[in-house]
Amino acid sequence: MKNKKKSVNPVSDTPLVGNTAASSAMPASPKNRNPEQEVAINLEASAILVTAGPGTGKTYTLVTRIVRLIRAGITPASQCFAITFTNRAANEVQTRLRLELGDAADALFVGTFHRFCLDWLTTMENYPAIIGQEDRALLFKQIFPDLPGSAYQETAVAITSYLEQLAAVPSPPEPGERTRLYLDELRRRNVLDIDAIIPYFVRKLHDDLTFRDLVSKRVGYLFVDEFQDINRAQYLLVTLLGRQAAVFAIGDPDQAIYGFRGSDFRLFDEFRNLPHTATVQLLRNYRSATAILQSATAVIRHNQRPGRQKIIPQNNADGLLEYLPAPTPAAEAESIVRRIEELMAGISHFSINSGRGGETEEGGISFRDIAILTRLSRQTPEIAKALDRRGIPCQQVGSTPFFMANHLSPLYYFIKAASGMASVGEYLELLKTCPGIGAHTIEILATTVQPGYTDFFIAIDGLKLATGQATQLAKLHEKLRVFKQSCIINNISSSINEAISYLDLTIPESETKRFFALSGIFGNDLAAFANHLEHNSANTIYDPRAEAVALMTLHSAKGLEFPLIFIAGVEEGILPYSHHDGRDDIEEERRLFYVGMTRASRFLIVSSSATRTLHGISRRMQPSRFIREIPPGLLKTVEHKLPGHKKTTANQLKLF
DNA sequence: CGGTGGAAGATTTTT
DNA sequence: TCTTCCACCG
Repeated sequence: MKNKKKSVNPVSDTPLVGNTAASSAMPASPKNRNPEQEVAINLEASAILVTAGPGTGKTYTLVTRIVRLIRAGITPASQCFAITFTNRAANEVQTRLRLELGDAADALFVGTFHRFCLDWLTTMENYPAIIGQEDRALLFKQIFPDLPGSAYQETAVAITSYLEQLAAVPSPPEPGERTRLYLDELRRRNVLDIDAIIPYFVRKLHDDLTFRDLVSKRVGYLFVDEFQDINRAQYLLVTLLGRQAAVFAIGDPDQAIYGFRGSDFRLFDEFRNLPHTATVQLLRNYRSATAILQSATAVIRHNQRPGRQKIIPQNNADGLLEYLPAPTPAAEAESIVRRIEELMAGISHFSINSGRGGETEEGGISFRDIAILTRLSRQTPEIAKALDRRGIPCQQVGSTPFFMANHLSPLYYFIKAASGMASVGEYLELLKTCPGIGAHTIEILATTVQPGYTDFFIAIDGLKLATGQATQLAKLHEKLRVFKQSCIINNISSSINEAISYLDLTIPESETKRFFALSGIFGNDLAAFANHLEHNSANTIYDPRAEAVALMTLHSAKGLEFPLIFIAGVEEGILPYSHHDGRDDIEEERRLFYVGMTRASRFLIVSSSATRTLHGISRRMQPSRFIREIPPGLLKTVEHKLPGHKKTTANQLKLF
């Protein structure tokens, strides 16, 4: 098992310090630890489950416990395994461990469930290669060449759900026909679907006692963060290893918001109810002002959950809690922007008691202290526009980066191909926009080229293609070569126009400019540029150092903390979201709102619009029930009279 | 091959 | 409304 993780993770070079949860509010020295943390850190038990509400020092407690075990010589670091759900969380834990343990921190495993499983699987002889999204689609086409594209999604879902069950029951169910064919093909090629990594590992752990013994010998202590996000397969992994290892799990069932992707927070209670599990509750919140915390608590109490205890506020600031009702989404966005300007201009006349031991940092709100959260990512552009109009910088977290937008992505694939970094699937994406090459040719290539080839043109060398298409492919090959040369001799920026005209792309000037500006940074280092693009191609990640307002979904805000939080579009149908086929989960939606509320340390402002256009139809909206669940005494409703908008919209509203 | 038009569907996101 | 996916035609 290797602990030096060669992570291909986009955030690994972005140290997450500063604005992340609990970084500032936690007790810095042992004497400041609260009694519950003390217990969680020092308790001796083979299984410990810590319920840790928002802002109670979850990661601090986890890290401190690990540090204690290692420093006290109770276990060598190499037997400790800290597992998280995201690379971001892993990096955070890793960073903090390094702060405490220095290089000794490298001896323990800190990583995601996937990484954990993968590290073990790669110790096996003849271990399978892993295939991701693009290659999965490609392989799919090869196995089922006659299936229409629409069937792909359907079957992909079936496969994923089958894999989930594969791990979850003693003997796996019979897979559907297509699922079976797909899995057979994987086995034949000795490759592993990325979604199969954890189930496959768990299956092996369950069935292969030699393997389990091997793993168990190494895993003495298992630490799991955000335990409420666990799914069946992961739970089984933890409990199987927990037969030998000491398990320390920490999380908050009230913040379980990933049910839609298989997380089941009831497993949290299942673990709690195991006979040997000791439990601890962290109850002191160091983050949020009292009123904010009280409100959040009042809201989440509408969800039934036995045994939930009240969280005790430790940040004695009064805080500010506002509700901004607006007639339209545009007006709502304007109100938010205006409120930002007012609060940044000087908060003293809002009589906010900062409450932080004597610091009089009033008015110290900067752009990076602000986040605007929405239920749907679709809500962000409207707000971004409003911010932009007033010259307020913002980062749209989670959005598709501009260079991956439809009209620009061919350029991305071209650059990856030219730098020799494109996968077969990405070459095929590129071919879709190459002149003279159509769907038929791509189909042929997709069904014959083996995924995993590093040199596409070698891979297609022997293929019988129509002369016209062969010529076009040769031309592409040449263009790529010339482009690469040109990048080295001149620089990337000046070579790009050539690529754009070859691909016949129509790109808005503003975006061309951005692309040029970005490529300019890399001079003539094409590989570095391609690398950068690849790292940032999935979605825009939150950059805590950027001096900009963060705009993101409630989901992406989990784990973060800001002095000023806006939650926009708090309306029935949006938050709680109602799906058209009625499969709604009010409690999960409430948890989502709760997560959003508890991101705020000083100011929390929720807003709604009386109308909203969804799927093309304009609808009348009611304020969310969640707003009514906030104790009225704590919530101040502020009706903004916007200068730009005509007096009342009452007349317009009659239309609905 | 590549352009067009009509129909259908449309959360949240990680590895 | 906006995107994506298909079928069809020149």
